[in-house]
This record gives sequence, structure tokens and C-alpha cells, in this order.
Amino acid sequence: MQEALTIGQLAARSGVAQSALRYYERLGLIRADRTGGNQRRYHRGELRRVAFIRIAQQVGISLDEIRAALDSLPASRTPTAEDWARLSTAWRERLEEKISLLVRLRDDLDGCIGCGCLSLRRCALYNPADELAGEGPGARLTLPR
Amino acid sequence: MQEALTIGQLAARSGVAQSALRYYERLGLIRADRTGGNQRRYHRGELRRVAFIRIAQQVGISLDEIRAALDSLPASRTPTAEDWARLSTAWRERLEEKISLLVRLRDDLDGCIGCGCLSLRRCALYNPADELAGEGPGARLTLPR
DNA sequence: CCTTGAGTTGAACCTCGCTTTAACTTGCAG
DNA sequence: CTGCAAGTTAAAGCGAGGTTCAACTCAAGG
Repeated sequence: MQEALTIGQLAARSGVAQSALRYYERLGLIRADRTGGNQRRYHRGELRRVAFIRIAQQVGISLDEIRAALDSLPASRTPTAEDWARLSTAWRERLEEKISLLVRLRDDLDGCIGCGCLSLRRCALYNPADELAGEGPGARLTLPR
Repeated sequence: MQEALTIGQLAARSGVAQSALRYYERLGLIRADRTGGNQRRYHRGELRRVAFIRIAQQVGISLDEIRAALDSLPASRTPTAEDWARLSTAWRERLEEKISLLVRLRDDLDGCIGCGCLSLRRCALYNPADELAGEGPGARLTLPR
């Protein structure tokens, strides 16, 4: 079992293009050692980072946020239990939020089958922003951006 | 209660910039009538469309897919129950997928608190791609792209 | 009328997340 | 050694999803 992976190997194993891997490195999401001839050699641990990156991306988290999260990780040293807890907790909240947004969307969509509400009628999802018609300026749809 | 909204009012009420609303119109996501002087006047129903668009976007659905979904809606005519069912069903699947991905990520992250696995240890989330080390080419992480 | 704020357009520009290209260099097998 | 696949870089390009800008027009009040 060899220690280091070439970029081609990491690309094949992770399913991520080499160009994307180089891009991630520029952004500081992953790192690589260099051979005498300046070629990248990846520790196997990078495979996990890449997997993490792709999964986080899948759920709509930006590379910048992912980098921030990865940065707060053991930079190869002892991973303080507190550091872990902080990272995990912060992410858990973001995930909970996204999950409930999705669940709401799904359920509301379900509730709409056959009722026609998406076009013009009362529907849980659409009302919050609207039933505050009247005249006042307020009534803003405040989605967590 | 006035019928039509100006673009400024729709922007204020929906929390979406005017430029974005014009952009959505170009893409065919929303529509507006015009005054004699060529200004846009929106039906209140557009507010719901906009809310729908932003929520769907939030969960990572592209404007193109959103447009496709909205297109299959009652274009102000009778919304066949079948049309509704088809749209709802298709979206439900996409949402279920996304939800389970998020739940997995959240739970795996939870399981990691304090164990240090994100850096280099065994972790449910990272293993699928890695424990297939050996030498063979296979072992691709196949995320639904 | 005149002014002022709100609206109009097309075109240019921006950020993100990559991919492609050109012009080389390395690593390794024969 | 030669040859060739695999690697390197910087820079340009791309598609999505907008924003900004310049140069106007419209609507409403005084």
C-alpha cells in the first residue's frame, strides 16, 4: 500500500477532475506535497477531504464556507475536542435549517396536489409573504440568505 | 386593494431586486402586463411565483428547472389534476433525495463530534470512497451529479 | 409646464466554480 | 539514450445568476 497519490490517482478515486483538484488547492481546500520535480503527491487523508467537499457542495454550501470549516480542523495536529464540537455544532444548525426548508417545500408541494393553489390560491408556502397586503411598506419575505 | 403591483412594489414585497425580477421575466419565470407607457404591472399572483422561485433556489434547484416546473402549471387556465400530480411527484423525488443527503451529512457529522475522524480516521461518510484502496482503478465516489 | 422619482432598455460587468488551452517538464519503460 | 503518458503553469473561457450603467421615458404633484 503506497503512501502518496498522484493527481491522476486522486482524480480517479474521488471522481473529481484534476483541474478541479488544482483549483481546490489554490483555494486552500486541500493540500499536496511536491516531488523533486514539482509534481503533487497527496496523502490518502486528502481523499476524505475531497469527499467532504463534494458532499457539502451537494447541499449548497459554498467552497468558501467549506474552506472555512476545513480550516478549523486539525491542520495535521491534535484535533481539540472543542474545535470539533464547535465545527460540528455550527454545521448542524445550517443543515437543520436547510432540511426544514426542504421538508416544508416538499410537504407544501404535496398538499397542493390537485388543488391548483400554486397558480393563484391560498397555500401555506406562498401566504406568509402575501396576506400582509394592505398598503404599508413592510411585508418582506425574509429568507435566510 | 389595488390589482397591479409596480416593479418597485413587487421588489419590496418579495425582497427580490428589480434587476433580478427583470431577469426572471427574460427567462420566462414570471410575467407582467404593460401600461400604456410600457411599464410593468404585476398581478398579485406573481408574488407567489417569486416566493416559490426563491424557495426552490434556496434548496439548489436551477432557474431553468424552476422555469420548467412553472411552465407545466396552469398558465391561468384549468390546472389539470394530472398535470399537478406529475409536477408534484417529480419534485417530491428530487426533494426526498436532497433531504436524505442532508440528513446523512448531519448525522455523520454528529457522529464525528470529538472523535477526530474528519482529519484521518474511519467515518461512515468518508469510507465508501477510501476503504477500496488496494490498487485497482475502480473505487469511484459516485455522487448524484 | 416643470421637476422629481420611478421605470425602461441594452450592453457591459461581476462572482463562482470550474474547464480548456498552450507551452512546457517529469517520470518511467524499453 | 528515446519516447510517451502524465504532470506543471498562467491565462483565457464558460455558464449561471445576477448587478451596474448610461441614456432615456413616464407618472404625479405643485
